[in-house]
Amino acid sequence: MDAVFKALADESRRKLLDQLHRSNGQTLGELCAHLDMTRQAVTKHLLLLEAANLVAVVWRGRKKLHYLNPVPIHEISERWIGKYERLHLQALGDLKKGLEQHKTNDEN
Amino acid sequence: MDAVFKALADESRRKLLDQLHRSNGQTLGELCAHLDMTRQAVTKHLLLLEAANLVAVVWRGRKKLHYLNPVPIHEISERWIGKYERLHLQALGDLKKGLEQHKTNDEN
DNA sequence: TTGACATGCAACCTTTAGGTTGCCTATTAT
DNA sequence: ATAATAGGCAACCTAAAGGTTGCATGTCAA
Repeated sequence: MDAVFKALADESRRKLLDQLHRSNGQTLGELCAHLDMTRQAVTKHLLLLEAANLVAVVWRGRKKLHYLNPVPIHEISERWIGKYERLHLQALGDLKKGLEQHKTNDEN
Repeated sequence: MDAVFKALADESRRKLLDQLHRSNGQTLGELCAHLDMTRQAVTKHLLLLEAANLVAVVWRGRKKLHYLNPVPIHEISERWIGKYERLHLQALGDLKKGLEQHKTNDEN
């Protein structure tokens, strides 16, 4: 899971994921077009995304096609974010409860 | 939002958040007890978490109390993860549809 | 079959991240 | 008043991250 968090920490890599979200199965060259850095730099970012299992690769001749894998993001959301999400909702609930108490009981 | 992703990228910082999730409002010293590094290192991590607005701080005398703020995590979940979550559900849906077609139409 | 295209590999550089050590300051308790 | 406690500040170190350049390789198209 650490690899996924690390992979998501970089703006360029998030842009790559967004790019694949817009149009899945793009080649390295196509993905490069949207980032202001050399092809080799993009390659490195994509290798990290592959290592985190966020991107899967299929070779077709000399072309390397990249596909988004949403599963790791889903897992993070389930096992990690969900916990804090519940806390957030609870905080909102407490706030609401507090406000309602205010309505019926002004000395608080 | 970048600051939040970066803050979450480090295992020690995630542990700090988990620690606060277990027991909110801990002092620096208390938080240090759970990590195998110097107080100063922990301070740096906490400063990053504060910068990302994931942790809020209240001074009480010489004690620095740390409180978890789940809002940024919620925002990430809403504006970023949700998008890929939907993709994931859609993929599952497509898979399910495919299986059902298999049941009724075996030549696929 | 040869040139252009798509990508890989490896060495290198610079900045940042994570951590340590040493010392200083402010608050609390005796 | 003073000693112990809780924490801040700043310099420093090392490793890793992000990026570049140069050259090599495999595939396609004329």
